[in-house]
Amino acid sequence: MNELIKITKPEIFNFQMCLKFLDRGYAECLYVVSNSSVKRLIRLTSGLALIEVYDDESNIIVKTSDKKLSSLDRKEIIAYVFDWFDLNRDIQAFYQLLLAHQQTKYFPERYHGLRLMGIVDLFEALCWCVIGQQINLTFAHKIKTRLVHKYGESEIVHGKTYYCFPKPEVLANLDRKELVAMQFSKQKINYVINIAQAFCQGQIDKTELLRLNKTEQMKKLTAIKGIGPWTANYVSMKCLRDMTCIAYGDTGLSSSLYKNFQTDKKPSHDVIDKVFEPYAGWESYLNFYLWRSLSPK
DNA sequence: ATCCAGGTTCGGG
DNA sequence: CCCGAACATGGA
Repeated sequence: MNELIKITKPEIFNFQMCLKFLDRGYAECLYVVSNSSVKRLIRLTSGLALIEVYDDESNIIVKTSDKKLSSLDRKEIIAYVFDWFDLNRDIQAFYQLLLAHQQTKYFPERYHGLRLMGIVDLFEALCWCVIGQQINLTFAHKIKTRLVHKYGESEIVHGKTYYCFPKPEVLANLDRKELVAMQFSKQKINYVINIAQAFCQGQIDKTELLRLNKTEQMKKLTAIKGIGPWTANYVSMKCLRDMTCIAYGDTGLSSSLYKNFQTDKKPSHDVIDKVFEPYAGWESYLNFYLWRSLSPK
């Protein structure tokens, strides 16, 4: 018997817009998007659970696979969806800022209700950054899929297999040869294993990081080999949900600034700061929307 | 063929 | 502090 969880939609929220972002053209192995819902396997304290998220007029609806949910399960599922879709945020002020500036005033209409879609799991977020470093995203998805299919937990529902991102414990003790075979570079292998070990040793933990201020978070993250300023900002934006992140040096951000703000093709740190200045407090959202504006429709 | 891709680290000036 | 090189391979 399926159980439905209903979440009232916040203001300025469009489920289809979020779905379109999730399904923007890359072969993603950690969730499955159809034209009206997204399914994904998540970890709860009690074990794995497949959730399907869709909507009606006024609610976001979460359907779970046919196991009986405890109240803790339900609480964790709701927390996950809130985090993933960034539901707990009033973005009206951001939209007003977008409208107030010539270069961004087309965003509220074109992307109305798009939320900053997150990566809830910190380890997954960090590994994804390392995987995506300096290679094209199509290839990045390809090697991520190999990793997830081989080391991630999975569950078969109605004949379809769904996957979770591998746990740090599994990746921390990997034979490097296996990753070479998946076309990871030696450098990426070192970084991934190193990050996995940092998790195993309790050196990083999402809950702990959330207690720190941003400067301390960045320091803690970049202390780990493989995590540079770009990754620290990306993760801070997509996982720790800091609203003031700018992905300096990001090639996508550069080309979006070139396109939307007529900056140089590779704007300097200072120029980027100037562009973002009027949107203070919403840098992460602006950065996200700027990325979004690069995808065709 | 050539250039670049959701960068990071390391060594050297 | 800033700069170039190495990493490593697919896609356009």
